[in-house]
Amino acid sequence: MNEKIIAVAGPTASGKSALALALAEELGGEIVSCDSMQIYRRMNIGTAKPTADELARVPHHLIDVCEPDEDFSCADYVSLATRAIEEISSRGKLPIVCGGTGLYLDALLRKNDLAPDTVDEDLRAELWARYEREGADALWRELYEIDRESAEATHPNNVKRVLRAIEIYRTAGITKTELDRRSLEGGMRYDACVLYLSYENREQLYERINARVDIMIDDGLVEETAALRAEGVFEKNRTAAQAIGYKEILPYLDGHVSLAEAAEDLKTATRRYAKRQITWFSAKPYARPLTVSGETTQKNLLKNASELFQNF
RNA sequence: GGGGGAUUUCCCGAGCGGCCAAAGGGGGCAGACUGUAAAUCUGUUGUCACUGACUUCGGUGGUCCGAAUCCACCAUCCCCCA
Repeated sequence: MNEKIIAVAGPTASGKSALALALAEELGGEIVSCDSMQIYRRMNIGTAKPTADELARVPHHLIDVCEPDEDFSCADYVSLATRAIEEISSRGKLPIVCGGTGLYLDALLRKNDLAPDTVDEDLRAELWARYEREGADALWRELYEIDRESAEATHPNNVKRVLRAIEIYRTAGITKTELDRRSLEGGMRYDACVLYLSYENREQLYERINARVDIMIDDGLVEETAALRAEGVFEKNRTAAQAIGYKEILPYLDGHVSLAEAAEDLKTATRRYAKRQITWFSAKPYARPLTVSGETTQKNLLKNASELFQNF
């Protein structure tokens, strides 16, 4: 039997962290973060990282595991997270995966250890140069030649995805379609009870987002952004530089917009991100919704979650 | 007080007599996504009984077969002269 774990997913600002914390305290668990940005050190306020206080209450894993200028991939995440989960289980504790990075969660949950290493930075650069020279359609046509099925499933304009599919074929020697098919056969890695926070009323979530952004700014998001910029984090164009929260503050630091405008932009970007997460999680067959309505209290959310887990 | 410019669909902004329900961008809504993912991309966005009809381009009234586009007056805003 696979290890039993619980996962708390959902859009940003939905209350995942608080719920995971409460579950950890109730069930004797430890938290394994599943967040592509909280892995970076010194990116605290903008990523809504758990506070020192919260970190002290329950052990957290996969937070602050690398420097903002380091590359960190989904593969890295899976290897660190699987190790952390194994270690937590071995101590008789319940691993509680918590976070909103859908791709990471998907990769973690799905067992495909046999997947070959298919990342090739040089090849990416080469294909990207080709795209800039010949255009998106040329790249797409190449994919169509080698893997018709994935080409048809990917819009030609989605250059990153088209490029990735070609990369898989060139490095692994099998098509993306084939690789995906095999990974599906691998089944699930854990006996995971995956819950995702689903807001009955979208406005309610959006209000939480707006409020959280205001708090971030009060807490010093501007200063944090300035400090990260001084480090050169945003020039490197790595994953960390893509984080919502900083790229909206930068124009303010440069005097292009007022702080109020920057805050508005940040709220908008966060809401849009939340929508993408909602779309992602609601399409995942393994994720079961944990409904939040206007009347839901922290207490009965915890009760519902642990009931779902007990009956799992 | 005199002269000039502006007013477009949720926002910004094109349009300057028919091909305009009106480019483009933003936002909204919906969706895709298997090792770059807080990324990337797609569709849609006046109303309806929707291969057509109806109501829109500050307001009112004109000109014209036909107006967001031309004219007159009114309203609001901006600039220049006084």
